[in-house]
Amino acid sequence: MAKTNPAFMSGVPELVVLRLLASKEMYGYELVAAIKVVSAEAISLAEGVIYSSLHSLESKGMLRCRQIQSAGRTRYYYRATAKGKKRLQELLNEWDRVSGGINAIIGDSYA
Amino acid sequence: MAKTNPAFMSGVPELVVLRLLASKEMYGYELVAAIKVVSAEAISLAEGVIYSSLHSLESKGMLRCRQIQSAGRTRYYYRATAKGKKRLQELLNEWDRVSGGINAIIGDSYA
DNA sequence: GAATATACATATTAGTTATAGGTATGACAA
DNA sequence: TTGTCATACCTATAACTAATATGTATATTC
Repeated sequence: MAKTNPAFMSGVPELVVLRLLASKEMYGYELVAAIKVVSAEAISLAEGVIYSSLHSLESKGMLRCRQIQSAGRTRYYYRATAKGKKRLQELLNEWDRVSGGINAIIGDSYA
Repeated sequence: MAKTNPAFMSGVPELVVLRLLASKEMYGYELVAAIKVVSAEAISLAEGVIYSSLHSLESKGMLRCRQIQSAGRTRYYYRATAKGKKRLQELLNEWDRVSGGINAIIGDSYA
């Protein structure tokens, strides 16, 4: 059976996670808040989405994780690996291409 | 059971279809080609996606359809209704909001 | 008369993401 | 000291969209 391609606008949570973790090491809970803040509330991804995404990306070698104890509490800090940054670049290219296409359609009166 | 919200970047095919049919009456096959052309091949939605979308939007009163005979062949021309245009406006707002949020994250070094 | 382009249709599959749970600690207030 | 709230993590399931496969039929072109 031929494998179905992902929906053409999906993968955005992956893009967002990789983008932020390429710049700054963060732990999950912090990342959830950062997405809201940086996007000015435009994007809100629940913890469930982010934690699954982090585990999945780590298992694919896109992220590396280290445990840090802080005030008796354990935090798992993630950052993008070289592989993750390469994947990020692909996703950024995809985003440019597709969002450009959508903007072209939106802008075009086709009159 | 609580209804799940659609994925935050979904609804783009709907946006594209409504946008084009708000400007110009078209039949399905023509629409499929128009999407490719106007987006410079960045977006390619298969016939299956477009025809289902057309039927679904029509059933919701977002599109109106009329049958036209052309060279012994039947074509179903669609255009956006007032309701469809209202929905389009919502989707355009959503697109601006969400794509803006993504661009903010992409652009922000968070350094 | 065979192949290709046009034109429409829909059921199924696949994949992502949303949601709904769950555990556990620290801080602060009543 | 008890209760509540914020922090911090985790996972299984549900829901939804869109991709794919597949089908019909006519017109055109070679």
